[in-house]
Amino acid sequence: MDMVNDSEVTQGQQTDLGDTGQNISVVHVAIPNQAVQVQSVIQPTSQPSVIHTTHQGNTIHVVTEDEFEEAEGKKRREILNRRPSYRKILNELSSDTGGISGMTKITEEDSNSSQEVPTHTIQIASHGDGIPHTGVQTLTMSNTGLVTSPGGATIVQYAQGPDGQFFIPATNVQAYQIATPTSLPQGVVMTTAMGSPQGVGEEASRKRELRLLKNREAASECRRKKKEYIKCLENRVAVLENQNKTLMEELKSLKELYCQKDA
DNA sequence: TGAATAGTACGTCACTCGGC
DNA sequence: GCCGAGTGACGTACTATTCA
Repeated sequence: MDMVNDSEVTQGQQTDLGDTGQNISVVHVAIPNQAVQVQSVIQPTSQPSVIHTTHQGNTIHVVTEDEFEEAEGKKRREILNRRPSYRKILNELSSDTGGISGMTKITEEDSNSSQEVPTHTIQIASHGDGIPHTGVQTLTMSNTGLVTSPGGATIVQYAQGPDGQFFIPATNVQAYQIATPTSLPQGVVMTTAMGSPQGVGEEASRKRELRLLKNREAASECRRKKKEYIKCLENRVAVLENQNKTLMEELKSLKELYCQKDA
């Protein structure tokens, strides 16, 4: 493995890799927020074999295609082993935080998210006791489901469920209809002609089509949940930032009060 | 204005996990 | 152990944006 200082490698630049004898042109080197390891694509100008690089610290490591594939495979497997489903993560977060505002519970009924969710006008206080404190900024959840700051700026959109849990209203979530196909897609044949080699082949291809169709729908649903999950995280960030701001202001006002008493 | 690039959506494959 | 659901990774197509 050869090492090239990253300051020498920039987009579109021709770089001689020294003892490899290869002259490469770097197509794209992406280093988002100084991430520990970054993949880039390099097109060799003299040899047809593909070369990859990884970024570590101040150096870019140049590896062969095989080395790269091996490392990537390991990485993928590690990620797969570690990461639970979005549903699991989100439900755990919801229970951990005792129904913290901004988190959406993913339930089996999610696909039917067009149900009406009751909304209320409430005030979010900094103490969680439901009582707005003097000098403390409050956030108002209007019956339109919009949480706004005193300045009137919309922060995030919510609705509150019957159990007190805050939900993102269905209208805020991309609608998804589970397709229960009344007719099969092109190429899917429902008849079976078992017993002949041709029939076995047709049965196999029918099963494959069915599997692909189900997987297609599953993938679509999975993407929808992923989007919802990301939206929830973003909402949570917004809520926590506002809570933080509120607490800071409360601290400030208490300090001032304390100083006045002292004087 | 056309090429390059970025962003997004979708289909498929490979794999894990949980229920039976 | 098998099977179905869920999901990450990857490739592809399409659209929007940027730039020379």
